Amino acid sequence: MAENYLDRLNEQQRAAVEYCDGPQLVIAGAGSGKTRVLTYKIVHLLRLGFEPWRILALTFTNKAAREMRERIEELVGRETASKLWMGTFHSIFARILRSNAELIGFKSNFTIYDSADSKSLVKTIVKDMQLDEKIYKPAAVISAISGAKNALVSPEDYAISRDVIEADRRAKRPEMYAVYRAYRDRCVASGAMDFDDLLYYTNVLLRDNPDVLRHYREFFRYVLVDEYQDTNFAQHVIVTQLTRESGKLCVVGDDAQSIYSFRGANIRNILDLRHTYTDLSTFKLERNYRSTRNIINAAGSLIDKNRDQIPKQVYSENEKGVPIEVVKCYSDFEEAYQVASRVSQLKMRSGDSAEEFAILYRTNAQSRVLEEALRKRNVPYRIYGGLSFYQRKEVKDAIAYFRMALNPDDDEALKRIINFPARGIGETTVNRLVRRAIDDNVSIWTVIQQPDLHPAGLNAGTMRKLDAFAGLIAGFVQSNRSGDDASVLATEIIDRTGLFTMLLHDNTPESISKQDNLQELLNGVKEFVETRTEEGNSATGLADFMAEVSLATDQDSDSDSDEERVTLMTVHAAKGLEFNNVFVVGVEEELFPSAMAQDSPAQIEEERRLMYVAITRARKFCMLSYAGSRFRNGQTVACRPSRFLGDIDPEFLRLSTNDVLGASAPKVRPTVNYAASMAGSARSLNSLRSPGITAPRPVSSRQATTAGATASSAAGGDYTVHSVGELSENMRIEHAKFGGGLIVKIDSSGPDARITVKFDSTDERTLMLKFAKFAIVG
DNA sequence: TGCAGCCGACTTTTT
DNA sequence: GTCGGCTGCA
Repeated sequence: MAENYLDRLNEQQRAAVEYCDGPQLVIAGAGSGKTRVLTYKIVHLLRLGFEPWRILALTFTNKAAREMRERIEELVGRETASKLWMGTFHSIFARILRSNAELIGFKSNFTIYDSADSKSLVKTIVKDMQLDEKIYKPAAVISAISGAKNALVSPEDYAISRDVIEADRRAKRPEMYAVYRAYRDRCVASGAMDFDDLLYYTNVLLRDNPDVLRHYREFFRYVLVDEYQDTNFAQHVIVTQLTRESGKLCVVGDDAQSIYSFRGANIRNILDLRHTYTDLSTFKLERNYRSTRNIINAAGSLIDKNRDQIPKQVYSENEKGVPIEVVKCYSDFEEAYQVASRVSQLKMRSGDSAEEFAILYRTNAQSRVLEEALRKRNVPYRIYGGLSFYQRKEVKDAIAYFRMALNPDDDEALKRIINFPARGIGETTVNRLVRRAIDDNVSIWTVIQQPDLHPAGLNAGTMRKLDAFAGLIAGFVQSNRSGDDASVLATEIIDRTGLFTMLLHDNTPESISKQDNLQELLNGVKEFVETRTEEGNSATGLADFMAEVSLATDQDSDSDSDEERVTLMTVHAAKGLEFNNVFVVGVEEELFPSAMAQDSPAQIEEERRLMYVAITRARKFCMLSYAGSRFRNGQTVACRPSRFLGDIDPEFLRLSTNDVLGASAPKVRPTVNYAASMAGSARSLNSLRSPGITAPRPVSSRQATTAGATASSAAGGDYTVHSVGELSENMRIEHAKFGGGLIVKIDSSGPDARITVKFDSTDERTLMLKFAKFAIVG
């Protein structure tokens, strides 16, 4: 274990790490070493003798969990770190729910519905109840149901809650309670939980089973939570349930970075802790290590305009740095050019790699013009957001079959693939099946399996087709039960369903890309099985693979692409990241702050926090740009600069402008260096004027740039299995997944020879020789 | 049943 | 502008 780890902390951080006597709230300003405190705190707890499997650390993203685990690995070794209960709220509680599923009326193989499944189910229900689909819009219904679950309100409670019913009536949605109830019933019949259910049912489990609650209260000796400002009520209650008695709780958060209230996050959860834990100790981390003084002061002056916040003074003792640049452009096109040219200019001048540049926007739709401009300047970029690998149609289809193999009651998966590839089971048939399933409160699969008990009024021909389909699925279920590993089963499924073969018929680029994606999925499954096998982990079934995948997002993909790229993402997605150079585009009224936020001060404050997050991503340089006009929803609209520009103390800004139209000066007072920045902008303005250049789009930039999940498996080729005789200690090898490393130990004593390798990228790993594929490099 | 073409919606979104 | 869903025709 790392010695003197406490010396690597400043006074405030160290105090927060060392305090383990009771409930603790750490208010951590942007860039103040929040993750550092959490990781060192966990190391400290281990040092104090806490067993790793009795420490629970909760995050919001897989990425945050992974990064924290890696940092802890470096300090205490892989072995110990792997025993920690560390992960997202959803993945940890999915795990707990699977082991207690029967207590809440589920089976342990329950499916996790993603947002698309939820939406599709809502549509089915609204249609079945013959409600107006214009009024019961999926988004509105989902947000009502989600809100109820986050508040721990069951359909039964919902139906008798006078305020809620009254609100629904006013919104002309009096049947909402019934939709919620039907939604819950369908999920139960399908053996499925949506994301909110994972938290909701955890609460139900702990509430209705005192012995289970007692068990976990005693089992988890210390609970740590990251980003507490983002917790919703359901999460807050779970955390307090687990720790109210012991008080062994450490939560870290920054109210100034709360940007997810639209999803139910509530800053009040932080303030509430004071009431729940009367002996709560509060620590503040106010020294920022990330950014220049200018950036921190500018961001501070902005966030000061919010009334609703916990008082704190974030400061930086780094160099003063350059002012934040504010750039006015005519149009979104010109803005994109400005940014692209500034990026390549600054890249040359500063010597920063492309990885150190980020372009942040409020909405995903803004990325298009930026992509085009970057492409023309040959600046390599990577877009985060958009369709993730697992959301592509062909991948979802395959995954739906995987889901059926694990849980054939999964209605949403069944509806997706019952007639894909086409097998003559049409809409009418499906509607009849669905109707019977809803009426009898069973899954569609049950209706198909037991036509005598659940007659759906189908003719003999249709029944035959259904039988054939059921036989196919039953075969997969059987293969899974008999213990086929994920790779074997996945291959069998893709094969026998003809998902791949049907794509071979045409050679359009789309079809080829689909083939690639399916292949990639299979490679991913194979890699999963191989990695686990190499490590001697026997959990290699399809269920194990799906457990990882169903809560994975594209944010998680490793970005080990060979080329360095500029990052494009929404501000939301950028939270928790940092870059030397940050460009925030579209800093305009109706966009940032969003048009949807105009009517309530609370929402404007959230938008302001969002801007605060955007600016504080920057270490050295930050530029804010806005345009006079912008192409939105198919038409050009006039734009005004954002009020947030006026919220920042002009002392920390430098205005630059291409104000050729001479219109609408920003609210910000022009200050220093006006002329100098004019000169710079005029140049790029000229390049903008060259008429009608449009570069062809590459085959699919999104696909090429987002499918990080595809990454490592392609290299394949020369990685093979080796025998003991070929190897010696200190030999250098290269592994397909872990990269270069040095063999530190060869153990051929047992039946299965193993080698221990110290990889450059990660810690030591033990691999089983008969499975591990690698190349000897010297 | 399956595809082509038209119409209309459209913030953010850790899981 | 682009995606997705619906309609209408073969």
